[in-house]
Amino acid sequence: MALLDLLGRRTALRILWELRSQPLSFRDLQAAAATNPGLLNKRLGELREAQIIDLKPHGYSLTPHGAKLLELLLPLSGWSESWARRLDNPKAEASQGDG
Amino acid sequence: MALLDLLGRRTALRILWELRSQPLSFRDLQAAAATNPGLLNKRLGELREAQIIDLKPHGYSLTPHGAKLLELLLPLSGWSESWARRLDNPKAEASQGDG
DNA sequence: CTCCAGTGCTATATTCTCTATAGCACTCAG
DNA sequence: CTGAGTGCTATAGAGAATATAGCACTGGAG
Repeated sequence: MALLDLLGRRTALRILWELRSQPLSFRDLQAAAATNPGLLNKRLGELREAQIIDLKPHGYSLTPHGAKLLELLLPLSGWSESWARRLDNPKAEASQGDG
Repeated sequence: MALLDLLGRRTALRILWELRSQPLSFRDLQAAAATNPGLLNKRLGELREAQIIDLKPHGYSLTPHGAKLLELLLPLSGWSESWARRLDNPKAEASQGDG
C-alpha cells in the first residue's frame, strides 16, 4: 500500500478533504488546510504526480480518479462524529447509536 | 475533521493498516510499519488515547470502534491497485477496469 | 503608462519531528 | 544465574515543517 505512504504525510489527507466540494486556489487551499506555501507546494507536487489532483483555470481540484478516492474517504466523516461523541462520553461502549 | 489531523501523521494510517487482520506485538508492529520505537510509541499513545487501538495480552489490536474505522479504509486497497496501474500506464483514462 | 489586488510559486532561518541505536525493568524457560 | 522475549524510554543527529518575505505574472481601473 504505497498509498498509505503518500497519504500518511502531513496535510496530504487534509488537502484532499478540503477539495471535496469545490476547487480552491493555492492561497485558499493554504488557508483551508492551515499550512504554509512551502509544504503545500510540496504536497501538491506529490498529489499531482500521483494524478490525484490537478490545477485548472478555476483552481486546484480532484482528478476523476482522485474524486473516486475521495468518495472512499467521505464515510470517515460519519465515523469521526461518533468518535468525537465517544471521546466526550467515556461511558459509551462500542455502539454507534447515541443512547 | 480532527480525525484527519490524527491520521495525517506519519505512520498513523500505516499502524492501523498493519493491524487489519491480527494483533501485533510492539516489536512486530515496529517491523511491519517500518518505523522506530520512539515514533511508534508516540503514535500508539495517540491512537490509544483516541480509543482506536488497545493493548491486550496478545498484543496491540483494534478496538471495536477502531475496527469500524478500518472497515472504511479497506476499500482503499482496491483503489490503490487501479491507481498503481494508472501510474504505470499513463494512457489510461478515468476507467478503473483494466483493458 | 501607473497603481492595486490577485494568481502560483520560491527561498530561507528557525523550530520541530523523525530516525537509528542502545538500553532499562520485567516475565518466562531452563 | 543465562537467554530470549515483552513494553517502553533516552538521545544525538538528520530531515521535514513553519513563518515570513518576496518574485514574476495577469487583470481591472484611471
